[in-house]
Amino acid sequence: MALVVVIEDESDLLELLEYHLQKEGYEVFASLSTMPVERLLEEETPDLMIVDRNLPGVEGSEFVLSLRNRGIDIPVIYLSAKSSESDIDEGFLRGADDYVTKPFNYRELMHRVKAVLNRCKPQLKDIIKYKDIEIHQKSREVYIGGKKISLTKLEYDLLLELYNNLNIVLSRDYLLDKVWNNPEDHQAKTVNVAINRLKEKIDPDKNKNYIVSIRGIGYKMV
Amino acid sequence: MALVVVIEDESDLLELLEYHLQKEGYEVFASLSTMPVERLLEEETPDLMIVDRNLPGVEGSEFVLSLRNRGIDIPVIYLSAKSSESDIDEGFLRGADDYVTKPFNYRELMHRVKAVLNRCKPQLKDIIKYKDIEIHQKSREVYIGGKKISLTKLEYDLLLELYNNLNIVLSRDYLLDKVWNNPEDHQAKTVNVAINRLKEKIDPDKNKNYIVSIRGIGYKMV
DNA sequence: CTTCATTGTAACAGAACTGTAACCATTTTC
DNA sequence: GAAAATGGTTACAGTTCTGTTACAATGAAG
Repeated sequence: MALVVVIEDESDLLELLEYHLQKEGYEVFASLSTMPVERLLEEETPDLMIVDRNLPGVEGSEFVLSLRNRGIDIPVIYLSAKSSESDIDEGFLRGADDYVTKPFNYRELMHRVKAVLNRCKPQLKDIIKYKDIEIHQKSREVYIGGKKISLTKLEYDLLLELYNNLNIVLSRDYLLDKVWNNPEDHQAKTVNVAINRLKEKIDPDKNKNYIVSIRGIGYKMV
Repeated sequence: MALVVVIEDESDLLELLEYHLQKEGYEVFASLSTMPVERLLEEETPDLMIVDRNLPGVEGSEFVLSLRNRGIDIPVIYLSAKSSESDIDEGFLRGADDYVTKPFNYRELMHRVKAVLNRCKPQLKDIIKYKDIEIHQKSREVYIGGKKISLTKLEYDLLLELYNNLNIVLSRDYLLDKVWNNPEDHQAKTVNVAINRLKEKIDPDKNKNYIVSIRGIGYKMV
């Protein structure tokens, strides 16, 4: 179930929005101002925000812009009384995913909500590029400097786990847990060998040093 | 009402395109990447696609080419930042019906959209060609290097499923789910035998390697 | 009812993969 | 600078996975 945040300073309208969204089966966090949403964002990641552009204090678009600057890319639908063309363009430029002008009917809004949620479904990025490495997830192919190399399942899984924790040191126990099926049956040294087999394949000349060992701790990818 | 698909990775631009197209009365399916479109194509047949040539991951032209190979002949208008003559030629060769270079004005684009829609009457190709393989969907005939081979229903369905996921590794469980009627009644090993019977038929000399096994994962067609 | 094509299962063999252990290299500690 | 600890390298053996084949079960066609 998707979590939808609504920020609207007219309380009547806010209630109506909350009512309609709940009826559609969404979990709703309704707020009269941006501040409670700030607090919410520290703990949860909503799937969509519906924001009035004309809020007292902080303008809705300012708020969204500040979120975007912080790297928060939650989709946004703006509500606005204005409807002039130039205003809409500015709104889009400021990071909106859709735009509804008041007055609006709820059917249309719900349609747009559904559309935006569909469009912004978290999608697995198929091709990961990092430095000289390309990982094609669907085909499970790995390229180093454009040249395809062949990794075993274990090596591939290990590489992906390291990539997903870039610049974070992972202990051997952690890696055993994540990459191996039955961690209890294996000893930490097993990781050494696996790591080094992987290193040999992705960096045979040992001059790229994608994976570094942190003595006494584990390994990390940099 | 015509259904227009837009694939554009710049979300601002995507929104603007969607906005303008909707204003012209088209039903719009806007997407930041090709994947949601793949899913859409399983259920609907759009009348036109507007595709950015420079998409992250799969290049727009690659995507269109793969559709063409699958016998999907939906008209395409490319968007591109490039505008050199040679680039345009290549774009047309790869199955474009029209070509617009950024920056462009919307009036011009809408004009071209209308023109292409008028020009291209809906048609569906049922002959898939891929490498040496020809699949005639309506007659369920398969030709390898021009020579007709006879596949059982299971083999044909399996081939089509693999073809529809070109270069994507499919697990045995996935294949059981998709190709077999009652997956629960069968074991994963069953897939091995079916795959190898299919391989024997489409590549008896074992030198084409259309289907490769990915140890520990499953199979993929390349 | 018989025959044949199709498909699932089981058994086996061969190949690929991976853990272990022994040994070597490097770094740290005293 | 020597000892200890840690990590890297290598070879080998055991395990797991896949391909192949044979055979049985099923269902369709005649």
